[in-house]
This record gives sequence, structure tokens and C-alpha cells, in this order.
Amino acid sequence: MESKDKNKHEVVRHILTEFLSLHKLRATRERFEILDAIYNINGHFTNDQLQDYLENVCKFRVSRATVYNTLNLFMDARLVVCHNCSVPPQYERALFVDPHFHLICTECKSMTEMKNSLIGESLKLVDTKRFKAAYHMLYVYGLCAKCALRKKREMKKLDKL
Amino acid sequence: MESKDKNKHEVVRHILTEFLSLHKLRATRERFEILDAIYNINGHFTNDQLQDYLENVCKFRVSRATVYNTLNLFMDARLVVCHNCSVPPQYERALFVDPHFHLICTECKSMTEMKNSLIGESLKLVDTKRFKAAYHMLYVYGLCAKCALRKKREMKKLDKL
DNA sequence: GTCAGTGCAAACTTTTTGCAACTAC
DNA sequence: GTAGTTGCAAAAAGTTTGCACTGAC
Repeated sequence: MESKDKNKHEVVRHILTEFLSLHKLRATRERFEILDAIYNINGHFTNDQLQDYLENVCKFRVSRATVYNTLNLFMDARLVVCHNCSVPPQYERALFVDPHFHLICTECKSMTEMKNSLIGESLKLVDTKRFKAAYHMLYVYGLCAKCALRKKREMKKLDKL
Repeated sequence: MESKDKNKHEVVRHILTEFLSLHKLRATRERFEILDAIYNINGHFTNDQLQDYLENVCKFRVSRATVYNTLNLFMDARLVVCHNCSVPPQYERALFVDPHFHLICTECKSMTEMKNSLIGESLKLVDTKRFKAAYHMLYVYGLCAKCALRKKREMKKLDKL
């Protein structure tokens, strides 16, 4: 593990420790193992994929319910964000990621990232009296290259009928 | 019904007719009743709420499966958009709505709208070669006023322990 | 007349819950 | 020791599917 990565893990573990202590919750091994796993995975993952990763890569068994519970806890702690655009939902770490938004294909439901630095500024306009904004998600829906091509072909076929 | 509203319904019915004909799908009564209902409802609605509205307000019985099927069809036709941020997902008409984005409370999951005219411009930058952008959704997560107050009180309570 | 679309119920997937056992504090 | 947390299995919630019937073309 690189020293930069080691530091990343230390930072998020510290945030979790603080959060647990502030909310009078317990520092269980499960919570820290799951946190480590999440900050080792690059990109998006589902509940199931996280459980598989824990079992196969980290050699750490957890129950499905605990993964659910822990992901919810981490979302409260702002350590993880959830993308509900697909079923099952996909999760992603909230810290140590470059600002980006998501391109979602309305056909195949695939989700890809695109780097972004523009939106953040506009959001400062959000009324802070009636709503305390913490973070935002921008989803751009459309067609990925593959599906756009396939759809074009299907349309041509229909025309010929 | 106002003449503006009547026109709105005619426009979306026409779009649906075109879409169905293009895709060799059938113009069933169900599809048009559901379309009318959607463009009468203001704001967001769930599958269930739509079915209730159809039954109680429109006096038109449809099966749950048909509501699911039809909403999926309307999403393909870009007549409806879906917000998956909550379970069950909420739908909203895609046309005849002012540009807006959504404020989602991470505590109570409530979703409110905020008018917006800024984001659209930035999106023109999305690479059109690899992804054909059609529309976008911006979700701002945070705390609604009610939950922010409640959380603040809870924190104070914890401090006293 | 044909076959896409619908209604209904059953099946399936995903998430939550209840309870006994465990363990952080 | 107490009570929060976990694992497991059962239940609940949400969505899809199979099949017989209906109705658009």
C-alpha cells in the first residue's frame, strides 16, 4: 500500500471513529473492515459486490444485513454516497474522489463518470435558510455510444418493414 | 380545463401517438388515460399514487402491472422522468415543467423542487461523441429545515449525557 | 383473425425485521 | 453486566413474469 493510500485509510478511519463516538455508537471490527474495503474499491459497487469483496479479497465474512446497516451508517456519516439510478443501487466512497458527475445510459443502465469542476460554484446559490446543502449529484441521462448505435440500427430495420 | 391545459394534453397525446406508431406499438385506452392523469398531476407521484389517482379521480381501473409497464414506456418516450432517490421511486412529467432541480433531505427523504436556469448551459460541454446526452437531473442532498432543527436538538441532548 | 397489451396472481428480487448470541464499553 | 451489534432466517416491500383473455389493427 502506498503511503498516500495509507494516509487515506487513516483519515477515513479517524472520521468514522469521531462519528461513532459523537453518536455513542460502537467501534466494531465489522465497521472498520467494511470501511477499509470501500476505500480500496475503485469506482462503484453494489451491496452484494461489497460483500463478495469482503469475503474473497479481505477474507472477512459479514452478513448481508450488516452490510446494509453499515452502508446506511456510512451514508449518515457522509463517508459513502449512493446512486439509486439502477437496481440494485450502487455505492461509492464520498471522500478522496475527484469531483465528477455521472452519465447514465437510459437503455443499458450503464453508468460512467465524467470529471467536473463547474457545478460546485452554481450550488452556492442554494438557499441555506430553508435547506442545508451538503453535497450534490448530477446525473446526465442519454445514450452511451454502444446503445446509440444499436438503436440507430433498430430504427433502420423498422423503416424497412 | 383551461385552454392552455387542453393544448398541453393535446401536445403530449400527439407525441405519444407518434412514438407508438414509430415503434409499431398499439394505441390502447390505458396508455392515453395514464398519460392524461400524469399531465394532470402536479409534482411527483409514485406508481401506487398514480394508480389511486386513476381509480379515484379519473374513475379508470388499471392493473398495477400496466402502470409499471406504461411508466417504463413513457420514460422511453421521454414523456416521464423517474427519481430513484427514494423507495418507492417517484415519477414526474418530463414536459411542461419549469427547469428545476431537487433538494433531498438525507434524514426524512423528503424531496422539494427548486427553480433553476444555470445548469443547462454547463451541460453543453458533455462530450457528444461518446455519449448522447438527452436530459439531466441535479440532486442536492442535505437537511431540510425541519430535520436540521431536530438533529440540532438531538445533538444537544447527547452532549448533556 | 392475429398478436400486442392487459389483468391477475404467483414468482422473484431487494430490503427490513425479529430474535438469539455475541462483544464493545 | 448492560445494551448495541451481528448473523440468520423469516417477513415485507417492490417489481417482474406467465398465462388466459381482450381488443387494436
